[in-house]
Amino acid sequence: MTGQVRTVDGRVAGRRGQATRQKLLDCLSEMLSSSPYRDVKVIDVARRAGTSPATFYQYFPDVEGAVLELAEEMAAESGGLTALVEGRSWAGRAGWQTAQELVDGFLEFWRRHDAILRVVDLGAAEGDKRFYKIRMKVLNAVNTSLADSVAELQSKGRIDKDVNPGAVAGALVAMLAAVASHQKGFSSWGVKQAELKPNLALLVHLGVTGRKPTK
Amino acid sequence: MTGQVRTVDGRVAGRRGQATRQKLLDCLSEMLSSSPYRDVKVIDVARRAGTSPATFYQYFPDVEGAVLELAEEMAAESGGLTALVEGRSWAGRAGWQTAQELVDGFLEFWRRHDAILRVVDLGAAEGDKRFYKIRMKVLNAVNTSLADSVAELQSKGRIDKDVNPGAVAGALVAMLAAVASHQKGFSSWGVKQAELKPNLALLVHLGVTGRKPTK
DNA sequence: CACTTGTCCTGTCATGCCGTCAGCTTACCG
DNA sequence: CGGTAAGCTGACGGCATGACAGGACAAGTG
Repeated sequence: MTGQVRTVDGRVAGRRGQATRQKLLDCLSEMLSSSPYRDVKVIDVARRAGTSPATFYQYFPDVEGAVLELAEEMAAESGGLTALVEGRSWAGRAGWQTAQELVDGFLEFWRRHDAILRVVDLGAAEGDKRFYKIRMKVLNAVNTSLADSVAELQSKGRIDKDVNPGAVAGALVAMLAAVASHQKGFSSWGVKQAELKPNLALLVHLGVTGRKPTK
Repeated sequence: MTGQVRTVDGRVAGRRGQATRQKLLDCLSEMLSSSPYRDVKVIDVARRAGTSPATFYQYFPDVEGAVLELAEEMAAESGGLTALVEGRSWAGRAGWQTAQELVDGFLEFWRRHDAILRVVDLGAAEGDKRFYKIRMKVLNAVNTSLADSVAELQSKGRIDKDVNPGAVAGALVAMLAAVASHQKGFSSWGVKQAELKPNLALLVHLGVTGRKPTK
């Protein structure tokens, strides 16, 4: 129901047009990976795509508009993250495995989309509702399932009543996102990639179940 | 040892010069709070400070240079965060209080400097070593103390040997930073500010000590 | 094959910000 | 009061932005 892809001036884009549009998006994506967001200019993206700035403005209102498009593509993919939590057991050894796979999958997703996620994070932190909504969509893919798991354990009396499942899940997800964004930062604390993951999994397990995992 | 404040062209700045410089920094700080980083222009900052763009370039190489200055001011204040962890007990009720005060103090600090911290975070995530170093300095104020606490408990055999204190502390600090940056995000998950803090404190306590707090 | 039609791209232009310099004003000091 | 250094700005070439009109191109039509 998204309707057809349209140019800024209202025409519907045909096959060739969509191709250029996509090429512009791809090049923008590359630029985001290789240079600071603040320095990404329309003219550079256009040049890299072998076209002119005017063409860019035919498909996007500005750089931010195109970035939003990329972000939405990324958010559409984020649904797959749900599988990392939904229907998984948090009991015993299975619980430890769930935690490990969640951490692994999450970090991998973030690594794959780190450039665009940086920008989304910034936009959201700056209070831009559009970015904020996209960030929400990505995190929700994990968050609601995680909160449900906590709530379920809580209803069985295995977690204190005054724990707020949404808050705990949200904080854990935020932690994963933050660590993923700054993975390099840990190496200068003398923490290696490989060591990081099990420790994150430990924290996730502790947060969700309130207990240490049985390994 | 920092020597005197100098203009870009090498002159030493006198009283008046320093005042203008500071005014520019103040105005830049305001702009960062009120508009997206990408849209902060030299000319706007200069106008707001009642001076000309040329004057701005006398004191800073570019917007980023001035932002770094602001970030360093902020980092200098971050030493106070250490007091939130250093020499605190993690045992029994005192431990619960330590966790709560850490969360409280950390969120407060982040709230007070949110605009500049957003930019520092972005710069660090983009791999800029200067921003990265500043972020490190701020987080280190809490991180090393926290890691020490974990290591100490570990040496007493109260925490598994395969836990990496640096990784756990880093992850917890990253969590606090991320949650602080996106506090508003939680409200749309139906989590209120007041509920958030104790749940964060719980996670911190669990992470550091491996046990639920005694309240 | 010429012609038409609608899509697609770009040359060009006015506007505005960037970053620099020469030169003017202001403050300080002997 | 004159000299010197600090402080500020007008002005300029250069580049990005964003709008438009018109040219290029593919596909269908007689």
